[in-house]
This record gives sequence, structure tokens and C-alpha cells, in this order.
Amino acid sequence: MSNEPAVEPRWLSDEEQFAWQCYLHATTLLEDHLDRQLQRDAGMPHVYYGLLVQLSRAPRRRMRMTELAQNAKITRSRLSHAIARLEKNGWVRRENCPSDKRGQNAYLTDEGMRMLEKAAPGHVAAVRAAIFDRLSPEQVGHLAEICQVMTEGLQPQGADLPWLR
Amino acid sequence: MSNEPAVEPRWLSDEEQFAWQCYLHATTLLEDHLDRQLQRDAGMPHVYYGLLVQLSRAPRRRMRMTELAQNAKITRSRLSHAIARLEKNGWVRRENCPSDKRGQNAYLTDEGMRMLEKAAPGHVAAVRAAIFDRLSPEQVGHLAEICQVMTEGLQPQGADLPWLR
DNA sequence: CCGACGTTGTTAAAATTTAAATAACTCTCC
DNA sequence: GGAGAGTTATTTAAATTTTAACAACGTCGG
Repeated sequence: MSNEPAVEPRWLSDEEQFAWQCYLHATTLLEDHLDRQLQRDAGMPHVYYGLLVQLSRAPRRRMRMTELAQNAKITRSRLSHAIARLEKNGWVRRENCPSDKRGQNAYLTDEGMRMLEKAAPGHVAAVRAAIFDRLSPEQVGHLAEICQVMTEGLQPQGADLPWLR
Repeated sequence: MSNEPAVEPRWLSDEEQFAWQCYLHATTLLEDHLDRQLQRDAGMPHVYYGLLVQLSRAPRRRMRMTELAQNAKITRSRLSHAIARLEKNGWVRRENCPSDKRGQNAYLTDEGMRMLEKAAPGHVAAVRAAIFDRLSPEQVGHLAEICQVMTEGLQPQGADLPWLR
């Protein structure tokens, strides 16, 4: 009846354990810090700010809901709520997608653009102060590589094209 | 009336921009992944699991609320709610602190310990699969260094001893 | 001792996030 | 053409997190 293979799990080495601890501390502290900074200076959490940035970079400052959700790595449901809130602030508006009647575009209003331009310098400064002004260029490179490897593992390219694997 | 110094903000370089994007993707995907893994296999989010781990490593499997909150990098308020929930599961219990009548200890019950032992292998496997089995030992070292630097910036040692700075 | 001030932990209310269900639509295959 | 399967976005309810306020205790100086 034993359906457990009873393999001794491979625990983390001391180095790995230590790195994992560091990672958890750093990421939760940073997330927290940026959330507070943006809540204070822009009246929204970091995730919401990220949505505005995405929109601002998109052609005609608009994007399909699903695409936006994927880029921001959040669920469509969460995005729906978030956009609803940003609409209340007047920073984002919705419109029907011309080509797909199921679809919606979210677009950044002029007001939203202005708010973003006002908030961006402070946010960049916070990110700089927390990371890029503290790391050597080599470390920045390492960080990017490491994160790329992690992302690959968590979101194998072609994850949405399972028949290709 | 201009109280803004009107300094051109130092934007991120392309490398920094790229690294930042990678960082955000990787960290949100990992957080998400581990939350789901633990919700599925242990019926709780990652933060809660971390609390049980902390308690399991503490002497006599108990710890003061504030200390636990600090180690887990969460607010005391959030911890209160979390412990309340874990108490309902029977995994944690509270007790008055003998030496300070304001204080409370949270301690891990036997039942909680068993659940932790049951959940740990799967969680370690998930962490390995996402990170440590994908990174070289050098990269693990780099990650730890980078995160240490970040943590220093966000939580300068002596932050709770401001008179020493 | 007393009072001011800081600490510890909780609570209530509001905001956000997640999970599950649903409505509306598109696409493919017969 | 139309049934069935998948997609898109939203909604509802439950869970979690945040914010602000609070009660109770400890500490320190006068």
C-alpha cells in the first residue's frame, strides 16, 4: 500500500539554505519598501503602478486585458479588479476591442499619463537607491542572468503552446 | 514657489532596465508558484509556512510574537491574523509570556510539527526545482551576495538603534 | 510613587487578492 | 450550419493584508 517512494528528500546545503534566506529577506523587504513608497507618493501599490507603466509603453497606450495580465504576471481576475480601481481614479479607461467582441482594451488616460510622469522619478530613485546604486555592473549582470534562469524554469517558453514540447 | 529642484532624474540604463524587468518577473512568478504549491500541498500560503518553519527552529518551538514578526519581515498585525488562522488549524497555540505580561508566545503544536514534516520535502523539492537545481554554485553565491547588499540598504543594521548612526 | 512615553499585541474597517462560477463570444470539425 | 470545446473578461464570495486605533503593560525620570 505504500504509494510513497520513501526517498530521502535532498535538503538544501548550507550555502543554499543561506542564499534562500537572503533571497526571501531581500525580496520581501524590497516589495514592501516599494509598495510603501508608491502608496505614499502615487496612491497605489506597486503592482498597479506596473500596470500603468505597461500601458504607457504600449502602442496607442492601450492593451488587451489578457496580454496586460500576462505581461504583469497576474491573473485576469486580479487585473479586472485592479483596472476597476484605476478607472475610479480616472487613470485608465476601458473600450471594446474592435476585432474580438469578447475582448476589452484598457488604455491610459491623459490624466493617468500625467500622474505617471509625476510619480516616475521618485520611483526610479527608490529602485536605484535599493538596488542599482548598490550593485556593481557585474552584479547587475549576474542578477539578470539568475532571474532569467529562474523565469525559464517557472514559465518554460512555449508553456502556452504545450503541443510544441 | 518652485520647491522642486528640477533635477533630471537618473533613469535606468538599458542593462539596469533589463535586469529590473527580469527581477520582477522572476520574483513574482516564484512567489506565485510557491504559494500555489503550498496551498495545494499544505493548505496555506507561503508566508504562513515560513512562520511554522521559524517556530520549528526556535528553542522549545516557541517564540515571542514580535520576534517572529521581525524574522518573517511582516507586521505584528499581519502576524496576529496569521497566528489566529494557524490556531484554528491546530498547528500553533498561544501562551502568555511569563516574564512580560504584555507578551505572548506562539508555539508549534505536535500536530503542527507533524504537518510541517509532511509538507517540507515537497516544498524543498519545489524550491530546488525552481532555483537551486538550475543555478551553478557560483550563481548561488552571487545571489546570496546580491540579496545581502539589497537587504543592507533596506534594513540598515542598527535601524532599531538609530542613535548609533 | 507618579506620570509621560514607549512597547506589545490585538482589533475593526477598508483595501486587495484569490478561487470558483458565469456569461458572452470564437473557433474547429463534422 | 451548428454542436462542442476553448477563450475572454467579469462577478461573487471568501481569504488575506493593510491601516489606524486601541488597551494593557513596562520603563524611566522626577
